[in-house]
Amino acid sequence: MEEINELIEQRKKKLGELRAVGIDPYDESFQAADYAAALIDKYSALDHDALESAKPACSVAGRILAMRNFGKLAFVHISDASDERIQLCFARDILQDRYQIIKKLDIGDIIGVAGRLFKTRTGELTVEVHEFKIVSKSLRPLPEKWHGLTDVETRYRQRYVDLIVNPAVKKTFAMRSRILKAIRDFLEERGFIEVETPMMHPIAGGAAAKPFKTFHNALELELYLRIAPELYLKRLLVGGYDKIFEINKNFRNEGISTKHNPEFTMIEFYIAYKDYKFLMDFTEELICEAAMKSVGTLKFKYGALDIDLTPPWKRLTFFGALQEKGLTEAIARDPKKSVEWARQHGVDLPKDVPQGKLIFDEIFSELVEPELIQPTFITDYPIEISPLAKRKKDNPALVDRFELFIVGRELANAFSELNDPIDQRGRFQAQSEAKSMGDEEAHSMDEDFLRALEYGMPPAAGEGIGIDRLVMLLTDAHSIRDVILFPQLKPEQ
RNA sequence: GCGCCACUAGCUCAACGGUAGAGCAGCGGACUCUUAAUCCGUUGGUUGAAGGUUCAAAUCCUUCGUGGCGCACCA
Repeated sequence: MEEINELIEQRKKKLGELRAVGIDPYDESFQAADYAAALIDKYSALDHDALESAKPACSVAGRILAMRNFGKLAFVHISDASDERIQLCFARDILQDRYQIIKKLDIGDIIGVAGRLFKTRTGELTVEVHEFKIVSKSLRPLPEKWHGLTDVETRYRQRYVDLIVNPAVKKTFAMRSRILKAIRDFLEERGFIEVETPMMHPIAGGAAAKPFKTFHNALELELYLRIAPELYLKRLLVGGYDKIFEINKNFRNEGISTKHNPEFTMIEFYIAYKDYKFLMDFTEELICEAAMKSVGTLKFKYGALDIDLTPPWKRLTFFGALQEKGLTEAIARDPKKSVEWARQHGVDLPKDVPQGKLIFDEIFSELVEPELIQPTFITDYPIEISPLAKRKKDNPALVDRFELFIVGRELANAFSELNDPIDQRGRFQAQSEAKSMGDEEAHSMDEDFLRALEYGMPPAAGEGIGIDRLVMLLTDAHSIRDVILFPQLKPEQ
C-alpha cells in the first residue's frame, strides 16, 4: 500500500523537475576516491594557509544529513560508509548555472562531489565543490536532527533509518564484527577449521529447548530448525576432524525478552584429546582476546557494574555454590526435601513440578546465578541436566562440565564430551523417560548419532558461547535487540 | 502466556473533559563562512483501531492492535 504524504509528494515533484532538465537522480554512477574519515585524518591537522597552497583534490560520496543555505552559498554535511561527516561548500561563483540544482536537494539524498579541500573561517575542513551528481534521490524525510530517532519500535523495524541517524548503532555492529573476527582469528591461529552443519534437522537435538517445525514438500518430511549444532559437530569428530568450530544461528521456540531472540548466534567449537579443564583456560584466553580486540581493555563498565576480565577467573563447583547458600547436596538430591527447602527459602518454582523432578537447577538459577557478576566458572554439574557430558571419574553422579557466568548471565557452556556409546544410549533413555513424565524439553533419542559414536569418537572437549550475549557484554547493550540488526518483531499492521 | 506503561503532524514532544499546539523538517521569500545558522511568511492531524459514557472525548470506560519494561519459559 502506497502512502500518500505531502512531504513525499514534494520530493517526487523535485524528482520530476530534475528529470525534466535531463538529470536522472538514480541512474548516474559516481566513483568517489576518498572516504570522509580518511580525508579528516589526513588533512584536519593542516591549517588554512597550508591547505590553500596544497589545494588537495578529493571526491566523496554520501548521504546529506544537514543543509544550510545562504542564497549564493550553501553548506552541506554528508556522511559516508566511513561513518564520518564531512562538510561540503557549494558556491554559486564556482558552480554558476549548476548552482540552481541544489534547490532540488533534500536531506537524505545521496550525492557524489569532487572538488578541493579548504578550511572555513571557523576552521572546519570542507570540500569546495567543483562537480556534483545526485546519485540517489531520497523520497522520505529523515527524522529530525536534534532528537533523532528514539522510538524503539521504529528503530528496530526500520533499522536502515536507525543506522542512518544514530551513529552509536553502527559502532555497536562494528564491535560485533570485530568480536567475531577476533574469535575466528583466535581459533584459526590454533588450527581450527570452520564448518557448516545443517539448519534443518529431522531430530532436534543437542540442547534442551522447544524447536520450530517446518516441512519439506518434496521429501514429505517434517523437519526442525536446529536448536544446537552439537550432535553434527561431534559426528565430524568421529569423521576425523580434531579442531572444528561453527558460528551460526540456533532457533528456539520460546519467549522473547531482552535476553532472548528466537534466532540467535552461537559458536560451538570442539577439540579432540582435550577435556573441560583445558577449555577453562582456553575460554579465558579467547574471551580476553575478543575483549582486547573490540573494547581494547579487560576492565570496563556494564551499566553500573565494573567488570574485570583479568584471568584467572573464579572457579566454583555447582554444589559448592549451592552449599554457600545453605543447600547441601544431600537435600538437593532428595526431590521432596529440595522442593520443601526451595519453598522455605522463597524460590519461585514452576507451578507444576513434575513428580520426582530434581529442582536444584531452579534453585541455582534463582539464588546463585544473579550474583555471578565477575566472570565465574561453575563446574561439576549433576548428570541429570547434562545428558551429553562425560561422567566424572571419581563421582558418577557429576559430569566434567562448566558454565561461564558474567553479569549474572550464562555466557558459555562446555564439557568433556561423552564418547561412550553405551552410556550415551542410557542417557538418551533417561531423557525419554523424563519426556514421558512431561518434560517437553528433554532430549530425543538420536539413533544415527549413537551409530556414529559406536564407530568411536576420540575424547574431546566442546563448548558453546552465546555470541549475542557476549556482544551485549562488550558493547554495554542491555537488550539483545540492540546487538541484532533485525530482531524478531510482530508484523506491523 | 500474565501484569504495568506507552501510542497526538515526517521526527521530538505539549495539551489530561470545553475550538488539537510548539520546535525541527517541509513550502515561499531574504542572506557568500554556517555548525541546532538567522530573519519574515506559511502548509501539514480520522490524536494506533473500533465501540461506549457525555451537551462536549486526544483526555473517562471497554475491547482490540503494536511496542517497551517486568514476570513466566529459556540461552
